Amino acid sequence: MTGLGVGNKATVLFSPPLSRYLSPMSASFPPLPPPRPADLLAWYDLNHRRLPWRVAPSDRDDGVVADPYRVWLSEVMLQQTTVAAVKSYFEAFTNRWPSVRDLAAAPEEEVMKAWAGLGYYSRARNLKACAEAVARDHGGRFPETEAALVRLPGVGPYTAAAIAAIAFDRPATVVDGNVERVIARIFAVEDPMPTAKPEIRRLAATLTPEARPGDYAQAMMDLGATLCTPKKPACALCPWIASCRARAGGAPETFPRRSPKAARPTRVGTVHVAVRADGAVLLRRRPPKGLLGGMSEVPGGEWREASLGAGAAAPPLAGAWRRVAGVVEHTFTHFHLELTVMRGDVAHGVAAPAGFWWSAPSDLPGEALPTVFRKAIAAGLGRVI
DNA sequence: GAAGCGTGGAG
DNA sequence: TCTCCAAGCTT
Repeated sequence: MTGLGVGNKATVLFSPPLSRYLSPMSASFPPLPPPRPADLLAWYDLNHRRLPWRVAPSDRDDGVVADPYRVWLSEVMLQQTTVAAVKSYFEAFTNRWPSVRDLAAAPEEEVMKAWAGLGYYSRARNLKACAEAVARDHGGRFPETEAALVRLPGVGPYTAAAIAAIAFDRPATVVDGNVERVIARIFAVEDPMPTAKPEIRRLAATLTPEARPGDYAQAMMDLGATLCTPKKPACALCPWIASCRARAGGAPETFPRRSPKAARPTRVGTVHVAVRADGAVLLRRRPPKGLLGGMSEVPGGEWREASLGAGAAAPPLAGAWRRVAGVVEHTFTHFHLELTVMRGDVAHGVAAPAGFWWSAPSDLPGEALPTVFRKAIAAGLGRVI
């Protein structure tokens, strides 16, 4: 071993990635040793998380290999979603549909119901479409290259790289929010997000190893999730602390830099919770695309800017309608919503209008209802569903 | 390239 | 309470 010992300042001995530490932009920082993938992998071997979809290094010693279906399913579920939220859904999906062919053969409505509550519902539609594409176009086996994977519905650059690396152990560079944070800190990237994305990707690619790329990808994400966290990073435990320029600068938690976010507007609307004498609730299907696309809902009017006030919405059935006290609040990614809930009690035997159906109390929990409508129904019924 | 698209948990 | 956000993709 030659070269990178403490106090060795002979730049001619440094490997290529270190050159960026000596570039003009880094002049204000002391030279730091480059981050070594092997150090991260050694940390991962001892400190990795045990996750339902993960094949740990020790599992592999026992002959367990990654199942591309489970890798893909977990990666799609984890898009913009926490590990804690995904676990029970992953178990439910893999129990009910153990293979991609099983999922391909499932009715889309059943997939939407099983996905209800997890959010970003276009993922569920794309999940189904992707399973069908794999079954139909690839003989039921996932393609192994990023280029082929990224052509599948709902599989973008991140997910394609993750499947290639984790399921097929190909040296793909996986860049998610965790990796962006780790890289932005290690290299002290000053450009704000999202401007810095291309630079971060380029830097991340310089580190991707040929050895154990799947474990390396998961190690990067575990590092970001458990130590290199958005707030109060646990730098003292980090295998790359000696290489981290953000740490050297004294404020690692301020990376990646971000531009101020726009304020979230408030919208208002009215929903009608029609309750039949037996407790059934009147539902309908939302349009296939757009907000909460393809999911079920209670009928209601348009959601408009709060300054315009809630527009008048026609009840789905004639009868006695009373306003429920208070409003139901729900915050989406890009706006806050306040719903006025109207309740109407309907006699037995009243038929559902065209396009609607009555959902019995025992069926409500299993309906493809987004959380906002579960809240509204709960307010209308005076009990959770 | 920017905007649209959910949710529940952490701090 | 409120802000932020967690393994992004699509259009």
